[in-house]
Amino acid sequence: MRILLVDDHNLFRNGLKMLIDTIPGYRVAGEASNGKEFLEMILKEKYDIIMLDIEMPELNGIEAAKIAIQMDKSLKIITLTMYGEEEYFDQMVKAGVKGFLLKNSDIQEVKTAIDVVYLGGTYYSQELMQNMLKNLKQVNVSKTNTLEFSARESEILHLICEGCSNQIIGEKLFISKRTVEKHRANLLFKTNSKNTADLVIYAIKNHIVTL
Amino acid sequence: MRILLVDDHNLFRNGLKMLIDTIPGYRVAGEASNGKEFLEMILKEKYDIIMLDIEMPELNGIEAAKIAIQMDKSLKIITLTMYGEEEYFDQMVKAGVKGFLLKNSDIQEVKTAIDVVYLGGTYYSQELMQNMLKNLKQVNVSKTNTLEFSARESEILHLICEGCSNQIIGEKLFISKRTVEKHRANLLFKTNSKNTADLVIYAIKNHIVTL
DNA sequence: TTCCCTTTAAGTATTTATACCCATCAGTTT
DNA sequence: AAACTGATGGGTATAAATACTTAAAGGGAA
Repeated sequence: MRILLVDDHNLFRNGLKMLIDTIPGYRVAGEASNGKEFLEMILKEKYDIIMLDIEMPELNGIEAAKIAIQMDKSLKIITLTMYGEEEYFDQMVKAGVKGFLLKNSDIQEVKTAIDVVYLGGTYYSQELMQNMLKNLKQVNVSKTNTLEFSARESEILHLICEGCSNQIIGEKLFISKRTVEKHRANLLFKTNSKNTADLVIYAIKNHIVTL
Repeated sequence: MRILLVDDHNLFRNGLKMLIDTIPGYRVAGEASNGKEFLEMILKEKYDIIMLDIEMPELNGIEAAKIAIQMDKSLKIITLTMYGEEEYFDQMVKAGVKGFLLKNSDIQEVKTAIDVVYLGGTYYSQELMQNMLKNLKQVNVSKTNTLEFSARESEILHLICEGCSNQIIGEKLFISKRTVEKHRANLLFKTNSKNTADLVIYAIKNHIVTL
């Protein structure tokens, strides 16, 4: 079993690696410390299971998962989450993530989750599900308030928030400036924004980009 | 060396325990998953070093450290922190914490910190200090180099972040659109931004506007 | 008072962004 | 097979933002 760990905290990653490596037949075959690194790594090599953190610099787990699964639907991703990140649950499930584990789990539960997901199933932390049922109302609110972006749109939204003009974005993505304009118009429409400032604020409020 | 780990995430705690236990002469002699548990444990038993997380349920690391050190000033506590928690640094130092480590550290740095603190010194993560100095510099620059905004500029920056165009801003403030353009150009220059997106990000990062 | 800075505003030009229209192509879904 | 969606990009047009210039009025400081 070859596992890829994606988390920005070295200590956590190294610790989890030791825990996993002690299980016979399970091996951490790769590590990444943010979403971008993760995407690069899965392009180069295949992994049986990916354990993915949510909050990370550069590119967060949600966006990374969306892009990754769009590239390869057979990816088996288990999300690692902390209390208070339940709001991302539905986004991740929609993206095609196969498991959801609290960082509060013990190594036995991690092993169970890996096994289940490896065999093609899904595993959602018991504790997390109970917690979510408590906060069901909040989840519903955030469901209606969060929009779906295509991978391309997310990509462009990020670049906009980095201060890139349509021209520059086009050059970076090897597409026409006109296409960028079109995507941008769609973003404005979807987010109900009048202009760039509105759009940037939206992206930050909805945790689509990180400061 | 008997170490007490305090962190609410089982996986992180277990992982760090494994990492520490592999160092000859170092042993995790106790674990607690929140501030209250931690306080109970140090009443019952003595530990050489305490590694303390900040964000925890029941009682967080800051409050717990204050209480603990008030009870026993000889306690040797090293705080474990994530990026973005630098704001707690001075509170923790004031409370009497002896070390500050990023969860991004490697096990070698953890060992160094433990050694230094055990011998009666203090250890503050290099990376953390650099990060704090950067923020300090920014504050200083903004104070000394007149990177402050005039009242009018602030007013206009706020309206920009609400998605207003120059035209609209002019109408709201009863001034010419051209004047707004001028202020806006000054804002771009002062903040070293290329465009609106840049400017909005700057405003949010520097807490000039609130979301 | 003189000097500096802010605020005000206009001239001129270029670059970007926004708003519609349209079409093609590749996938997916139904 | 037909319908739908996302990504691509062209046409045309206007609105908005950016760049660089000048300049006048008023307040506060040296």
